[in-house]
Amino acid sequence: MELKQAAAAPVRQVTVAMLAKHAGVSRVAVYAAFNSGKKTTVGISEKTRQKILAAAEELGYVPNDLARTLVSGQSRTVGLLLKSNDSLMLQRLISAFSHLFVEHGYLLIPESSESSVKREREILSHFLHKRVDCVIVAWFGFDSNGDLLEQFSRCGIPVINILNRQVEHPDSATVSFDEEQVMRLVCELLSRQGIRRIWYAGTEKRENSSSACRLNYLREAVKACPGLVLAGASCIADAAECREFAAGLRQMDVPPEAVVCYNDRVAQLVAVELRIAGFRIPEEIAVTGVDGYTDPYDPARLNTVRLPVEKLAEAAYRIFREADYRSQLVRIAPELIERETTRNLKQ
Amino acid sequence: MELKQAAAAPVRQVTVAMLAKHAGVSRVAVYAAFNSGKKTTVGISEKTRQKILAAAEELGYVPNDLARTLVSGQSRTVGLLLKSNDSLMLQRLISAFSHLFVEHGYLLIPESSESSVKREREILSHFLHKRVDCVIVAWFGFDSNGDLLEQFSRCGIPVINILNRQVEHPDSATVSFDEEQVMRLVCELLSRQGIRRIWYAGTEKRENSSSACRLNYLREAVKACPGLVLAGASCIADAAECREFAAGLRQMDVPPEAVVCYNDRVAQLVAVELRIAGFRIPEEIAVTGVDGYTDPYDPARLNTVRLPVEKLAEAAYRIFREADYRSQLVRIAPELIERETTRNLKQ
DNA sequence: TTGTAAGCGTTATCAG
DNA sequence: CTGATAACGCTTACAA
Repeated sequence: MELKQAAAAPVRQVTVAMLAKHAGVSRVAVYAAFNSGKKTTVGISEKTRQKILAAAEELGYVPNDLARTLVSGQSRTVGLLLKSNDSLMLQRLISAFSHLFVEHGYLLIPESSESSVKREREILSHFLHKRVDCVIVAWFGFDSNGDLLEQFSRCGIPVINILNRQVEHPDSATVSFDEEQVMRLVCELLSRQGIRRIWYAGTEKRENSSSACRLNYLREAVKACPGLVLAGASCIADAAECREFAAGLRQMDVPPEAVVCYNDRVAQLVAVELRIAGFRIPEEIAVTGVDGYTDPYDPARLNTVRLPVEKLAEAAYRIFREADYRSQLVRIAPELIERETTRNLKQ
Repeated sequence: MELKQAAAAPVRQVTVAMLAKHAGVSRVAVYAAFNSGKKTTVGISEKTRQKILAAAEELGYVPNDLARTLVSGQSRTVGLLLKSNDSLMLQRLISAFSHLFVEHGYLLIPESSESSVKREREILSHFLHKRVDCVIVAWFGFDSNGDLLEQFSRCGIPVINILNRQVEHPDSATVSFDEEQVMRLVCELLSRQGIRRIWYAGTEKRENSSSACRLNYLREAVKACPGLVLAGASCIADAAECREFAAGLRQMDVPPEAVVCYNDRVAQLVAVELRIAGFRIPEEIAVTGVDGYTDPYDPARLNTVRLPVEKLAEAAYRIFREADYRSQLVRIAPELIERETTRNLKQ
């Protein structure tokens, strides 16, 4: 197969030299024709420029970025490493980064480690060898692959952390959502609408899981809202458990007035199962989510707190552009979105 | 900022030359130490090899793939261009490709054009300049950006089409799902279970849209199944329309026994709204989807036809490895998945 | 305005 | 096993 590939590409690449010969000019002239804006280029007449461009068109000349990279030291490539890519929010995050970078002439290489340390290593090694201009990393396992980080800094490749709660490494900037504020916004909304007893629906109990952390933040936020009471918390791992959860609420003497969910995915399911269990939403029970990314085929128009990934991407991009890699934590403010799954009891 | 970056990287890269000097050997020896498997390398003693590797560790030497690329002509990079990346299926597709390629030492660069011809151009230009080893393209707009295709072939970069229904360009292989079989599997299942009157729930009416095509295939498949009748077809663009659709079925004298949906996303919503409208599923009405990618938080355990993206990715990868880029169409067979949203009426 | 020549870091070849 | 030397394609400083 190596042979086949070699045989299939006997057509030598069209180089500047070939183009120069074809157009009857020097290689520098070709370079100048393509980068007329730069100050480093020598001046050429518009006529020769047109002649060169025409020749390029004719020969099908395509500049080779790799050679360019070799001399400039910049690959105009940025690596993005996530733990997974299974939610609409992460998709939008990748898309936001991609737009920003492509717009500015960079190519984004998004990858997910899928929580495998081995895969994470492989991907980061690739980024390293390919001399990516910057690595953006979410929930990086510093313990296991920390040595690679050092390699990056040795190669002069900056690392930006995103989505982490705190700076985990000196000399590397972190951009994350202001998680404390998320639950504060939810509680303020519910409190404002006269709701008192609330319930938390998370996805996993494991200490330090994102779901458990939000529960802690919720507890804090409840304390700050006089009148609000956290009546209980459940863990919902799938649709069957959600059905049980709904049945459980049905049997309570005094069911909560609102279910605060870990994220929109859970909130959608909770809203559906509560409705099927016979609750009217939001009249009898309110539901809130977190993340704010919807699809027209979502059954409920959720009240939620939006985590604006575009702003996160912009903040990370700014750090990159300004090469401001000092140890710092940039917090992105979440935004309350009021739709149809809570209702003002005070009215 | 250019200045800052330049100032931030005065640490010259660790090159083979530096490493060779540090270890007291020649550059070729270093090369041999790193590629002991290749036949082109000269032989070195294990002792010197260890010495060199130790020195590499000490200096933090990282081989530069870009320089390697320049001489070998292979960037070990593959571009994947999709129209969008908003479904679980496409995510899995990307992930399947990424696994295959990363495993074999390539880096996948997935991008979505988001149906913008301009963005599609930008991304393809990037791929071209970066001298990607292969471009995999889904639903490419040959009309608008066809000229770029020619550039690819001129640079010796193969193009593989995926997900398209037919080969749209000579000399380029296409890998796609066998769409005709999808609806045939659905109809056979329903027919086997004694269902007679079915209804189609699509997403858009536009001629040639994927949704309209599946409806056509459904019509064909119905003809082939004696006893099966397509009682009607609806177009559902969002949750509100789905609610109306469910209400409509409720008011029918003889509602259909099954709703065949365009994909799983629609099927989930249809299942939810039918249940909320008071239908029992699958006792009173069956629901089927297409694609087979689920999430634990999906409310219904759908009967569906799985489109196996891993197999599609493998087929495309095989074409790449074997450099078998002749004009050909590889069809991937879909797989019926029986779960809980249809029920055997014959029992 | 054009040409010449020296790099960038790696690979490959050919003498020793 | 080592040393020297020539690519790969593009950039750029300097001289004509």
